[in-house]
Amino acid sequence: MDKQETTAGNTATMEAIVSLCKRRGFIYQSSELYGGLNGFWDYGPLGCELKRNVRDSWWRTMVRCREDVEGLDATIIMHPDIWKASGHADGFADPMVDCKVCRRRFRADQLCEELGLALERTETGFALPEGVRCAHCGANALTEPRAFNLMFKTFVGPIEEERAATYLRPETAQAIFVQFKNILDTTRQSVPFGVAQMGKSFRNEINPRNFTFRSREFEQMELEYFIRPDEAVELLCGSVAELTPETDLSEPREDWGWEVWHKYWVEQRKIWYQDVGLPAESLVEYWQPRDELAHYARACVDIQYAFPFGVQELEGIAARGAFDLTQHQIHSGKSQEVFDEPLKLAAAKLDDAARDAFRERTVAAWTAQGRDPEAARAFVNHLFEGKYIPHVVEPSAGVDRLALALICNAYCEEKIVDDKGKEDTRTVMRFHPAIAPIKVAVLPLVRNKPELVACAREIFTGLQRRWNCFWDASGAIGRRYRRQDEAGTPFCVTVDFQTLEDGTVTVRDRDTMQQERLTPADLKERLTELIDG
RNA sequence: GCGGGCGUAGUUCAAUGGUAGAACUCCAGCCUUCCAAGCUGGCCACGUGGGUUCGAUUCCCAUCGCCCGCUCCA
Repeated sequence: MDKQETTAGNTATMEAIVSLCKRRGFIYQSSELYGGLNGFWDYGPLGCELKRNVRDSWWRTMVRCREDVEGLDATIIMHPDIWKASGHADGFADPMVDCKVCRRRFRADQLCEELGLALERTETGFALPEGVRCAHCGANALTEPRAFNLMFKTFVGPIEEERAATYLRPETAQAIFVQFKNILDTTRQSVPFGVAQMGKSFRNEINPRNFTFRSREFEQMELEYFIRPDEAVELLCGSVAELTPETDLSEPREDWGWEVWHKYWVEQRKIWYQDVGLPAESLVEYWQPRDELAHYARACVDIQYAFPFGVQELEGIAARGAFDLTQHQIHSGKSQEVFDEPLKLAAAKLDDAARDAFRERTVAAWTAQGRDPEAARAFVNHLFEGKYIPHVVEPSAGVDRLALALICNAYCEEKIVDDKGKEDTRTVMRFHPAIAPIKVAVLPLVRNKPELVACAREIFTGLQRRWNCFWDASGAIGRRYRRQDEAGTPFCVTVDFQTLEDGTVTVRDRDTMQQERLTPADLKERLTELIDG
């Protein structure tokens, strides 16, 4: 198959998936009634259940099942200085120009600077001085400079004035850093520990694409896991555990440095993706090469999924050092250091010679990285007092991206041949039961037998309290099964004439279309095993 | 953002310078003892705004949206 055929085939698949999403109520275009709004999507009845299941699973795994992670639910609108400290406001408010000839984009101020010129301010924005040309092709065909702030701006209070301006958050993570001290003070946690948050974020993406994959309003699930700087680990444990292929990552250990912690979270996250139904072979682990890393990142791994439109990122797991808390310490003027008693005790046990040696080693290491030796000395002196700004490992995932991956992964067209040899296509959403929007459909075999319907109804209301269930009594049973196949309902419970005699019902499996007959007593137990087991 | 393509029921498609048909879906009813069966009836569309024209879903322009390629993605 050549590349074009592949693309065409994948486009066809994606179109079929988008069509099913609308037809069955997973995802609709936002504001469709008014012609739609680029980069915004709504989740319908099935889609919102799917998303809820994804979020619940993440929260359960990351927060409730761990003693070392706390939850947070911060506001979407926060103090605008936060975005200055984080780098979002400055880094993305630069005026940009496009070359109409070679179609490259440049920062207007940088083009001017190279020519020793200055960007001119106008009443409405910026203007290029005479003589500025495209830095790539040299053409004199640049657009007017345009501000490219990818954050959504808004105003706090009813008056639209600059001093009231702020932004909708472009990521949920910053609130975790900003509330770090409060959480530390109110939870009895100590480093290492994490804070998790999920919620909406907003980015004015230049070019929303690929269905919901790149949207302007989207939902994130983020963890900031705070760890000791490696130097603190060394003081405490004598050495920092080296990351090797044999390193046991099943349980955290005290002597882990950032590299092992980082790898640990990559592994944890991969396990979870498989738990929600993405096969291991569909996941790609992409380690960003050094030159691709943001300046504050020490390492970053993308967990990617092979979408029909390409292999794309579901989650980024970054080791960010102490960058974020340091930024907030600088901008807020308030210390973000923690006090680590075991560290202080460990440091106190060292004699002066050992301390000096440690200090010299650290200064040498920092200097080798081009960092300030004075800062290194101050850092070490704080360490000896048990004080440091925690480092952080950040697994940051997109809920919508994962929901889309789960939908793509579940989508399946299957050829089946009936008893009469007639061929038919069955469209099935093979969701893992844990995240399937509807877990069980309850169906009376026929509708015109009141006692049969009544019996099914009773079973339905019984199961409804436990799982999201669906009632369907219309038309022929086959049609109802197929309807549930497209919704991705893993199990259908059918009440038939034998039920009236001995109380047993059938449970039909979505993927195999096989049925088993169970007594009412066994039904709930069996479904629990199938759905929650 | 640039270039190309496309917008007709929920979906997939037709037709037409004189305001649109079908299939499937969906809804109601009948029927139905396990995989989109059958019968009867029903709902539902020319993305939006201009222009040309006696008259535009059809031609033109703009806009919005979707898809593809490039670009971008802190």
